[in-house]
Amino acid sequence: MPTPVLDARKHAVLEAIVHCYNRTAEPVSSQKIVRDYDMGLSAATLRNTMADLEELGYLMHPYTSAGRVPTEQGYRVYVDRLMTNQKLSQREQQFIRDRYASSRRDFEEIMEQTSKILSAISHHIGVVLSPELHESILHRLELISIDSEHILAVLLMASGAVKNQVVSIPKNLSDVELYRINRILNEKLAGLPLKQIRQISRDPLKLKAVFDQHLSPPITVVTQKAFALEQETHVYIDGTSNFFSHPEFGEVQKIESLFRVLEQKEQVADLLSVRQKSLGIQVLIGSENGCEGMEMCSIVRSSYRVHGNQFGTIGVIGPTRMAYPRIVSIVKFTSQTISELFEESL
Amino acid sequence: MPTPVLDARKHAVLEAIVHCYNRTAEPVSSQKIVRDYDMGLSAATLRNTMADLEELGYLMHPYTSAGRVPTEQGYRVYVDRLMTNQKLSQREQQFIRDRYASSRRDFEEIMEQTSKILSAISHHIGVVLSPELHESILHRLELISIDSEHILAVLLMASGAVKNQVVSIPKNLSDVELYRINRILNEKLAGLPLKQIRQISRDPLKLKAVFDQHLSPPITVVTQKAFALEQETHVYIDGTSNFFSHPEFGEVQKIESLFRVLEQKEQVADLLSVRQKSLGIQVLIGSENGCEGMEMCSIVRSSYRVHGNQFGTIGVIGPTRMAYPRIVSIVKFTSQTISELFEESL
DNA sequence: TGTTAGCACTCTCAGGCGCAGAGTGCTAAA
DNA sequence: TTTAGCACTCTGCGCCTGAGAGTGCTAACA
Repeated sequence: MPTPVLDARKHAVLEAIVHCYNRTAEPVSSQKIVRDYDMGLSAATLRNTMADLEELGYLMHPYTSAGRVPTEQGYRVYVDRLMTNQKLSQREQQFIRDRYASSRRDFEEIMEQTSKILSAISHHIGVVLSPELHESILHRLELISIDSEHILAVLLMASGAVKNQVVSIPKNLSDVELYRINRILNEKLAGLPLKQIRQISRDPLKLKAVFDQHLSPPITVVTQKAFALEQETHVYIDGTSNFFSHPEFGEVQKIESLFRVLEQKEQVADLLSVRQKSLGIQVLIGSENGCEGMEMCSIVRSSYRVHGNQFGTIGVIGPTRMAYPRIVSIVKFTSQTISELFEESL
Repeated sequence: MPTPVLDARKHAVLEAIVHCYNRTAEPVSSQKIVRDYDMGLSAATLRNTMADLEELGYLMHPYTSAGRVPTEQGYRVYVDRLMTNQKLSQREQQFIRDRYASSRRDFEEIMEQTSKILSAISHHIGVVLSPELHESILHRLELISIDSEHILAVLLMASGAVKNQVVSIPKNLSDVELYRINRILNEKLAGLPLKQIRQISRDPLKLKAVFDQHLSPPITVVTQKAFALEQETHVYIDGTSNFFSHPEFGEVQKIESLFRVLEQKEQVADLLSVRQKSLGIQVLIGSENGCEGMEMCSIVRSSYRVHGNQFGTIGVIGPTRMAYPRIVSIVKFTSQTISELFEESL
């Protein structure tokens, strides 16, 4: 259904109510708008407009004689059409850059730091999804002997990520042989995306085609096991306790349902993962996220580019009543900064 | 001060009250004890005994005419002298073993799994501190070239732990040279505890003594940087949302202060870390943990042995009103199991 | 026709009151 | 030493009430 077009006054009133409600967390009365926003209208007129907006589904009444509160639909209109894109202040931009600068340049550290930055600056929950390794390109593979039955495969990805995988080998491989296998694997597989390497490892024909006369049982085993990482994406969460300061989460059950979701990392990963991979911002308002227990939360998310075709996601989870322009600008700037950070390090 | 010795009746009454309060979370009345525990005494007599126990500081009154609640001191006596050591049921022992068996045998996985097991079986918060690497013995070091300015140092510890460290090298090292350094470092440093390696790396005289004529600027740099890991111990926490089901945490502020502590991993690490390294159980009751915001929580902790002189800690954090015998048996069995697990894998 | 002032109406919220219930402490008897 | 009985105390709940906030409606006004 096409959203009806609102006239200028309705726009202005809706915007004022969203703005006011975001600040106070209390239903907004017509009086309040007259006092705080210079609209040149009386309370009575505002009440008429507010009644119209309510009929359109953009506002609601907690009870007969309370002020108005924006509905999810109201927030939707606000986010899509009303709010003005705000730029992060120089001070805040600098804050983010400083935080990155002071951290080690190692992959995990950047991920962790990002979730901390997001939560610190937004005062909400900061979430970071590490990129799916599937698309990631293997820079180099190193095999290290642990004992007679195990070797450690160290996967150096082009993005700078490092993954360790213990591989149990059936036959006792000599150091010389291991070194030889290592060399062949690098020769044949380095530079390929993990996705492709996995396809190769699963298909005997492809294995034969790639390794040719070098193909041997140990190579098959190592190729199959070294690249089969269990935990594909890691979830970094910070700032959960920020939720306690929001008055709408004053009752335990409301915060409980949220925390039960946050404890399940897979669920958070689903919540954040973006379908189309672009640097564009996405805003999910309230129950739009489709997650039970998170009806009162909104999510602002964006993907970031790590390397080539490889994307991760960052996001902020806050109450539906959040300062959208500000949070959007934070997520946008951070995803850009982190993308640049990975660009540099290549 | 020596704790006064309690006669048999006082013991029995205190134990009954602790037991009853742990089940109901409500002040225990004399009536309740008459009904639920067959002590062969009337309510009036129990009231006298309870008044005595209160005077001794083991019980308290929320208000004049409510039932009794154990004080921290009361719990202390209960834990130290009254409670009978309970053994984990066969079914629960099997549950724990199964969970370990189904997980990969990799170090991180074991740590993570342990915190999950602890919380799942205790219904409280499970915490695991990875062992301090300081005491850990270097099994092998592998240097991998990333680009002209960086190498990756892979530290294989004797415990099975693997640590990666990116080292920036000032001079462009050839592959041959890197290989040579790698060989020398392994020759000289493998088998030594990290602690000792760090002492060597900081002291030019010791460096000279160890490496002799092989000592070169690149070796000094790599030795200094590769072993200077930032994050010594990792903290694994699971089951935080279990706290929502406890009636004493029905108000947000109480749960808030707890969660604010839990978000600070360093603080949790301090809370858990055990001074004397032994497999003995330690119980901290209520404010004994000395942590602001955790006055209503008790901690049951124990260290586990990973390898040689190297210890980590596991623990359960729950409300002061927890089933101590059960939790103690859980922590005890888990720490033994995890120690055996590492024993085997060597 | 759109805007505004006025007013009656509605609903919340905080405080006060009273009452039932639970549990104690004390006293006196067994 | 134990127990029965009883007065006393404190909580928790429901109820009521009054103040306050905010609306919707109506009638007057530009």
